[in-house]
Amino acid sequence: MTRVEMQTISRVLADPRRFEILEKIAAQQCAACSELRAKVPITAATLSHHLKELESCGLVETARRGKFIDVTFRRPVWNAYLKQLRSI
Amino acid sequence: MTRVEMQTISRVLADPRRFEILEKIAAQQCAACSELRAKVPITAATLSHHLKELESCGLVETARRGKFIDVTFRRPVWNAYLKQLRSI
DNA sequence: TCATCAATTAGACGTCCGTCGAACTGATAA
DNA sequence: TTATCAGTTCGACGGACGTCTAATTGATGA
Repeated sequence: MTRVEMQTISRVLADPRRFEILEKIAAQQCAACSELRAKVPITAATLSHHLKELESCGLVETARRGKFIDVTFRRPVWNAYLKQLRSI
Repeated sequence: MTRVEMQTISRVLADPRRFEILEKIAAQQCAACSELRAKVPITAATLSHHLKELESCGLVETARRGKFIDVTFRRPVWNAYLKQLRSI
């Protein structure tokens, strides 16, 4: 994992609400946006923005299922991030 | 470690330059501000600001030695932070 | 005592970014 | 086909924050 990727992930994690969203995604194997919206009090637009950030740094991946979007946690990326942090 | 402490550390780590400063502090047991300034191209004022942030979230501690300030990495706090992250 | 040096503080500036409402896309179902 | 619903995109707003210069504090040494 490159330095820039590390920086990007750190930046993405910095927002408390986004971190909370990531926790909820990681907690279950798969989550639809609508489920997430039921758990976190934000607008659809804002959730969409956060998911995009989480996706662009590689922490989650999304797949369309009809009208819905399934979001899954990419644990290998997470582990790689933690490994780097541990080396400090 | 409370949720708020986690959030604070995450926010503090989000800035690339601040993260770099933390790395340099952790690399040696003890660092004076002047040493850090030689390694990172920033103003004294900015460095002072970053050190304050790092200190307020518990990641480093500072001690005065005459004109100088010694900064040390608080590894237990770092480990506690990593432990929490690992539990996601 | 006075000059110098390390570090802090105050204040200002510009940029980044989280947030929202509104308009839009695309898919389902009647 | 048309209405509805999930999610996205756009544009705007406001607050948070990294950075700097200039002034200040506090300690050293000549």
